[in-house]
Amino acid sequence: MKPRVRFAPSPTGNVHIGNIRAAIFNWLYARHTGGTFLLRVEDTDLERSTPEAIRTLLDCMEWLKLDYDEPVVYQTTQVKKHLAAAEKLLADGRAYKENKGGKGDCVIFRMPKDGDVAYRDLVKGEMRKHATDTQDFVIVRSDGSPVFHLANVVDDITQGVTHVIRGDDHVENTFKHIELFKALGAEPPQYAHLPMIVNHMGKPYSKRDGAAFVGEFREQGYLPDALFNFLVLLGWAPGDDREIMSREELIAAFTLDRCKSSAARFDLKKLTWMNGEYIARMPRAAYLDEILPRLDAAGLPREPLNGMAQELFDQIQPRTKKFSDFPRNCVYCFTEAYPFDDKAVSKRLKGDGALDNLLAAQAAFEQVQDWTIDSTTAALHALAEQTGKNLGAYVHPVRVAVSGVMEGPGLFELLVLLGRERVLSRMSQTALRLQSGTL
RNA sequence: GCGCCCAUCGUCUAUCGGUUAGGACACAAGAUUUUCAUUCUUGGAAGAGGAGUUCGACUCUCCUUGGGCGUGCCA
Repeated sequence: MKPRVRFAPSPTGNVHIGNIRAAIFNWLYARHTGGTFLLRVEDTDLERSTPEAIRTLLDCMEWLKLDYDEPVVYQTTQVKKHLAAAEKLLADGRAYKENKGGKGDCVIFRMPKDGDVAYRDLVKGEMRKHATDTQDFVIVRSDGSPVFHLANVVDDITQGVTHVIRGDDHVENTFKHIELFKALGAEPPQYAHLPMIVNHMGKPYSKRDGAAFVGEFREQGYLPDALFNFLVLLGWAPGDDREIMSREELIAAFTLDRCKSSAARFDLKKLTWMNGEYIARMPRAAYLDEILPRLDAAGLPREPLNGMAQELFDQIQPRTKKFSDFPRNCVYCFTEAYPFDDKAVSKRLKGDGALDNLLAAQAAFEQVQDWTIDSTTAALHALAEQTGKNLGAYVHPVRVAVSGVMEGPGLFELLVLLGRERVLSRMSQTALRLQSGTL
């Protein structure tokens, strides 16, 4: 029998990375085994499960390309089944009513009073609990609404779920759920409990941590494939040294028995590195799809000042770690009103002799008519040789003068990208501002 | 308090009794007679502690310590 797995989030308006990681593992398991991946929206909290919250959830699934194989099931449509199950348990004597705290009758499920409750967790191994360490629990509230445990189990039964892959925080519930399955005359599914993802401090995520929601990564310019790849590697590894892996490779390699059972910290720096790798490998057209709207949003033209878009992006694309770096990392190619980085100015333009060096470089460049990488390189080298200074004495002030920053493409590539006239005018503008103290 | 789970470099991880404990991120140094966000090289960096089993333990068992989860009307 082919596995049937599900992702069963309750929509709250944000999708947490721990949650989506569970979705990813379910999805990978289904795709690896040729099984079925289901999406069940546990929308019984009417306060939070707004249409927008559900929209956010579905968007998120789509963004990460987590496609599901059957129509979405909304838990609110299943309430009758939940209550019918409760009636059956009541009739079978597996549940009883009680009026606790005068709130009216609620339905309580009877846990076994002797023996063990045990199961074999696909990632954690043998799990066992003495019946005496378990307690009866509420399955229908006094207001008549089914509690999570009941709804969850009944839905899994009706959807024919064979494997429950979810977060570690559910291990305790599993003992309850297994008994519920059995009491309802159903075979309990296989369970696989994934380790938690914790914040950079190694602590559980709290509201204050931020940057823990999928939407935030999307906004910051992380690619879905990179986030997907990164998240898979939290609590799972292929066993060889591969890290950057395509969907196909991940699907082929993914097995539950290679999941770890200890919590993993979320390392943003590694995600950012991985994102940069993905960006560098993107087809140019896809890169432009990300980049152009950001130019629009920044009020910049889509075409660089001096044309040569191709050459510019050849330089910029491999240096983009996340799209929110753009266009900040190359504004100077799109507007004359490029900002000067304070540190760059003080370090490269206000140092000893920096202004003189800048002027000397300008004079040298003015002699260059055929403006190429080779000719500008030769000109600056000749100047350095003539004055006996390090090439860097000229390179650094020139770079900051024409771009405002200390990083970017190789200087001579940059000069050609900007064009002769623009370079010369920026150099003299910058020199003037330095002389007049307005920089 | 009680129950369950977890424990390898700073971080993510490999190792399924015998390895100089490997890789990646990050960091540091160097190279690319110019930047670094590219590329390359090099470096530092780990089995929480204690018993036991064994010829031999990161690996198996137990204890301690530390952390996490749960503990009748959240999911």
